[in-house]
Amino acid sequence: MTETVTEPSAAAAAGSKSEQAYQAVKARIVEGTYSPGYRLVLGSIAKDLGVSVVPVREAIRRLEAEGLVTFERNVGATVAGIDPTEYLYTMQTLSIVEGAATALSAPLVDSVAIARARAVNEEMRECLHHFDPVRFTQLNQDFHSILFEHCPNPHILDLVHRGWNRLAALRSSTFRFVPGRAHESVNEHEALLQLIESGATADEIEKAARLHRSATLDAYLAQSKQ
Amino acid sequence: MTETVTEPSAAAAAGSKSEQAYQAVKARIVEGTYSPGYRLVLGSIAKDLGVSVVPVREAIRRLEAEGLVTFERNVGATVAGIDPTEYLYTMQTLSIVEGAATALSAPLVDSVAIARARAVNEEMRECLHHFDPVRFTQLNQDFHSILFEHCPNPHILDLVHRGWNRLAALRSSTFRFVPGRAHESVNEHEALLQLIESGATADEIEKAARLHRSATLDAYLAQSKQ
DNA sequence: AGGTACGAAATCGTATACGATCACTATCGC
DNA sequence: GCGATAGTGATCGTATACGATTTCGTACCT
Repeated sequence: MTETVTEPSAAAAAGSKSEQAYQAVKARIVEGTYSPGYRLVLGSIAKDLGVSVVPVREAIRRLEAEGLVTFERNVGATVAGIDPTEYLYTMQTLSIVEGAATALSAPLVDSVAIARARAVNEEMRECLHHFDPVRFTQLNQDFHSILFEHCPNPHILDLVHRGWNRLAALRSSTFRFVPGRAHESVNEHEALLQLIESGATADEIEKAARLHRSATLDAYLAQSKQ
Repeated sequence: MTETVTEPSAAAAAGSKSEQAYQAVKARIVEGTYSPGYRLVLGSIAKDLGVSVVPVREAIRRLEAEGLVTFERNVGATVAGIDPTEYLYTMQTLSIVEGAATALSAPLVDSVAIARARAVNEEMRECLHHFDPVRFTQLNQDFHSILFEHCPNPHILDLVHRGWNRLAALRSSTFRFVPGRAHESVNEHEALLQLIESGATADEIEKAARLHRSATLDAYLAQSKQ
C-alpha cells in the first residue's frame, strides 16, 4: 500500500469538504490512480466525491502549489508531468533537503530508532530477492522517516515529504528503479546507520545522505543515456 | 520599494481575479501593509478588491500553502505569526537552500555578473552610513538574485524566494536586523564574490553561503538572549 | 483534398445565496 | 457576585447559477 505523506501542519482543517477533496485527489495521484498527464476535470471529480466544484477547485489549486498538478487558465488541471528535467530538479532538491534533514536529525536518533531502521532495511533486502519494487519504495520511505522522527526543523521535513509525493506520482510510470541501484541503496542505508551510531560529524552525515539520493539520480541518468 | 519575489512558474494564470487577489494580498503582506497577526476577512478583502469571496478565498489558501498566512477552520485567516521558532526554522532552511543555490549557480556566474553584484554590494555599504535598513534588505536580495540568475534548478530557487517572502513579512515587525551584523554581511558578500571568482570548489562556496545566512540567525539569537 | 470559418459542447471562472459554525454578550439562576 | 446558558452578529463553507473561454467537429470554400 502506498501512502500519502501527510503533513500534520497541513491537516489542520480536516473535515471540511475542501480538505476531503484535497486528500482524496492527492491520494489518487500519489498512489497512481491518476497518472501523470491525466486530465482533472472539476465537474467530474466533484460529482465523484459528492461535493460541488468550489472545494474541488480549491483542493486542486493547493495541489498545484505542491507541484503535483499543473494548471492552465481556462483549460484545466492535469496531473504533473513526467518530464525528465523535472525529475532531475526534484531529485537534486531532495538530495539537498534530505541531506540536511538527516544531518539535523542524527544527534537525536537513539539506539532504539537505529534498531528499527535496521530492521526495515533488512526487510528491504528481502524485497530485492522476490522483486517487489512497490514495497521496496515504501520501506525506503519508512527507513528515512524513522531517522527523521525527531527532526528539529519541520519546514525541512515538509520539503522532504513534498519531494517524496512528487516522486510517488511519477514512480508508477516512466521512472522505474534501476535494479542494481536498489542493492547499493540498501548497503548505503547500513553505512548511514553506522555513521550515525559512530557519532560522525554533521558534515559527514550530510554528505553521505546527499550522495545516497544523488547516486540514485546518477543511476537513472546513466541508464537513460544509453 | 519592497517588491514581492514572483516566481515565473506561479504567474501562469495571470489576469484571473483569483490571481489578482493572490498578488494583491501577497504584496500587502510582504510590504507590511498587513502585519503579522492581521486578520484577513474574506468579505472585506473581496469588497476592497472589487471581486467576490470565492477567488479571495482561493488566493488565501494559496498563501497558506506558502506559509504566509495561517488558516483556521470556520474562524478565518491571519497573517502568519512572528513566532521566534518559525523565524529560526525559516532561517535555517534558507541557509540550506541558499547554500545549495549559490553552489549550483557559481559555475555559471560570469565576470559581468560579478561586477554587477559587487556594485550592489558597495551600494549596501553606503546604506550602512545613512542607516537605511529597508533599502539594505532589498539590495541584499538583489545581490543574491544576481548570483542566482542562472541557477540550474528552479525548484531550489523557488524555495529561496519563498523564504525571502516569509522573512519580508516578518521584517517590519519584531525582527529588526542587528546593526553590527549588517556590516559583517557586506564583507561576507565580498568574500563570497572572491571565492566564486577564484573558482573555489562547490563545497567551499556552499559552506560560505550557508554560514553567511546562519551567522545572521546567530546574531539574532545572541541579541535576543540577553 | 486541404485549409479555413463557423457553431456547439464542454469546461472553466466567479458572483450570489444560504446554511453552518464560531465568538461574544446579556441574561438567568444559584 | 459569579458561572452557566441562550441569543445575536459576524464570518466562514459550499451549493448553485450563469457568463466567458476554449476546444473540437463539421461544413464550406478554394
